[in-house]
Amino acid sequence: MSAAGKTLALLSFFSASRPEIGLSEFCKLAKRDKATTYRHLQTLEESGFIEQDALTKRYRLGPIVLQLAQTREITVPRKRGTEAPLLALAEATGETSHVSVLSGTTVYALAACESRQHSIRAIVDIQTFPLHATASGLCTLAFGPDTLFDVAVANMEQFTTNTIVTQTELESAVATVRETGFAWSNRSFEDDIQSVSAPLFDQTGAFAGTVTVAAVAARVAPGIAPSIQRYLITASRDITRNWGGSVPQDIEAIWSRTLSNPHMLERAS
Amino acid sequence: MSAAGKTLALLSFFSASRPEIGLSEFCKLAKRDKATTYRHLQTLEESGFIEQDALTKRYRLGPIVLQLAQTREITVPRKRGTEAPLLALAEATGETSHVSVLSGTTVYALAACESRQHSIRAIVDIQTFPLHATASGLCTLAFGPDTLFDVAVANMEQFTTNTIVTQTELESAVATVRETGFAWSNRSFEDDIQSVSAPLFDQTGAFAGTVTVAAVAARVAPGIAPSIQRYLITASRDITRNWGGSVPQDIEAIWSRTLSNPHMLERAS
DNA sequence: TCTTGTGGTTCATATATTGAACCTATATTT
DNA sequence: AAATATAGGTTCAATATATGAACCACAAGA
Repeated sequence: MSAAGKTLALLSFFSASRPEIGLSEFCKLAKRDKATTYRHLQTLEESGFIEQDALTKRYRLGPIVLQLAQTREITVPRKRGTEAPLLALAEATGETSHVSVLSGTTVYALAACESRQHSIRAIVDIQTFPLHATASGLCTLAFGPDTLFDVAVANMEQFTTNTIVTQTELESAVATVRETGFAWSNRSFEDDIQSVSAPLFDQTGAFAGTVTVAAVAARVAPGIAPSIQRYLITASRDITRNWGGSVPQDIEAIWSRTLSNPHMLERAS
Repeated sequence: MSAAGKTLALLSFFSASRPEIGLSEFCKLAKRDKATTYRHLQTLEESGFIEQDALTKRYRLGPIVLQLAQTREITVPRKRGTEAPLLALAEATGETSHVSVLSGTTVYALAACESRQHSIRAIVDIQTFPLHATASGLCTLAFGPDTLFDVAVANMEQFTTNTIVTQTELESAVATVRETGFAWSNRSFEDDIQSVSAPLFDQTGAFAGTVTVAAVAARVAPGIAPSIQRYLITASRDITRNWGGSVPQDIEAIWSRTLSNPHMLERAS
């Protein structure tokens, strides 16, 4: 990786749960030398991407990222288009809902909405979703560019005992997603979380992302699937419409078949 | 500058009025080699900071900046604290209002609000404000860290025929700002724009940024200054409060003196 | 006092960055 | 249809730049 790439990679260690990071912590996280890391941080600070707390010496994201986000929103105002449907989805299901977008070969988290219904709920605090281990990832593999499959196979890290680890299993899982129109993940990325995803499309009719319900596994009662899927379909249609597109006819047909066929529902979950 | 710094610098060329940029355009803007620029763009794309339009081959900001902005907002939710006061200021004055923040030695635009009162109005489409040529910059020099003055003197680019170009003039201008509590700029950065700034403070009582009214110069009638300044004082108090601070007593005293002294108002504008 | 943990710095070494020249494709002009 | 211009993208030798072991300074605990 280029020096610039390593420098930029440091930024991805910031998150809502880790908003401030010190030099030593960065070294551990990035598994890199202290001097190198320090210089990278200096570069980021000079560019305004991070700023250092004068007292604690810890680093946090700088104001320039707000500028960039504003410009991005003006250019591709997708996030705004997810807000209302995501809120509705979270309210209807009582579970955390989130939207991911595909850029290059990476599935990025774009927006999330937590339901206030339960005090225990899923928290979406990750920036990228592994293709093989998450509902969002599987959904992207099924409906996104075919070239992604090789990328997925090349990065099959095992996160839990339920994570898919062989190419054959992955092929089978993706096939099921294509057949049902929904992607399921059952404790395959994080313990105690079960997710369901549906695809989203842009104005060109191309796959553009996923909308997902992430539920606390203990709460997922048998037979709840059709209800969640119906809400997901609504959310997918709404977000896709807000992005200037519409759900392709073949996807609508698959959803319709899945919902009218209890056998397929069982397979999917 | 380090390679990583040059790479990051490319991102600052994106703005609301230039949301998509091609390779050749980047070369001209950054005054750098095509091969180098291309590799830098590749690095940015790999890191998710930009994405390339499949058809036009032009680059635009990627979704990762939305993530970073969200984390920044959670860490330092300053932008939100400016929204209501800025709207009120824009409504009251009928002119574009904006807020800048100081990070390191750079004055960054944080938020802007355009009044709908006039069809011709100032557009704030810059990311950083030159210290010597803008009301925000002069206000920062007057109330921010003293070390900034040398930085300002070292970067006295002439933008218009009204731009301050000598150290003596700059010293005098900053002194006036300190005496009056407001910074004025009259066509010194952009033709036809006159701005007035007031300082903002954070929870530690330290200078943290500026709030500014940017008016179309033709519309700035003589004698309108006291009215704008009164609205600016309100906005400064409100934003400072939202940031967890309060306007220092000495600044309040200076404002009070300025408003009750017509002679000083004339000097300031 | 000694240890362990921060953040920050130095300098010889080695590796990653650079840019002129190149290729390819697509418009536009002659 | 050939010529020209402009776009995005690629190559490789030269060299400028990044690297990390070892270093310092300081603070908190044992």
